[in-house]
Amino acid sequence: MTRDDLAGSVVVVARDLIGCTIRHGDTAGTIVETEAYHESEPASHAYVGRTARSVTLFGRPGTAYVYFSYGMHALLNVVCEREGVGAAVLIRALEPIDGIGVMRERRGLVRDEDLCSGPGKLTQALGIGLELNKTDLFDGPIRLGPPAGPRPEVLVGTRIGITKAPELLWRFAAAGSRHISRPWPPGAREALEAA
DNA sequence: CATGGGATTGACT
DNA sequence: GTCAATCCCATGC
Repeated sequence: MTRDDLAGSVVVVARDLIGCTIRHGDTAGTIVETEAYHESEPASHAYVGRTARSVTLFGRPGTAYVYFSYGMHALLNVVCEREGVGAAVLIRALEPIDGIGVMRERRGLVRDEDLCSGPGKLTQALGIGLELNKTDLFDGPIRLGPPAGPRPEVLVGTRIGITKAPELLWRFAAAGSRHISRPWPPGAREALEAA
């Protein structure tokens, strides 16, 4: 997963990020769930154009967009598409790889499948806060890495927790993972490619 | 300057 | 299943 890869279509990138890794300090995990957001649809923060918050989304692909949600959670996104286009992939869940002990301390939990099974949970587990907004994912404190093993089969479904453009099939997850944020809804389609 | 919504989570019925 | 916590940010007056 190179910076050039991230410059492509945000929906394709969201699917291709499944299986890649995120590392911060001694903690790391495999991406098992993502969602795509693009300036052309109203659920995206970039839909309203460039504002103090959304300006990050229009920046260089491979930049981290970290924003504050519901007064208590930092959510991590990977900025995608070419510079000037507002688009990003929300990282919704990880399967823990390294630093599980630290994650348990930060989360106050024991079960591995609860440590990073949500966009707010994984930032807490990895110690990712708003101060990391606009940092570079190839040359910064948070590192995006290539898949460690073979690509998993990828499921496709509709995005979670939004009220606008709910029909888009822009949510992706590793098939069979026990570390995703919410059970896959009945009737969701299954992606054919694993590549 | 005041207001209201939100890409969530955890606790509770 | 429902709901409150909590605060940044976008919008409107």
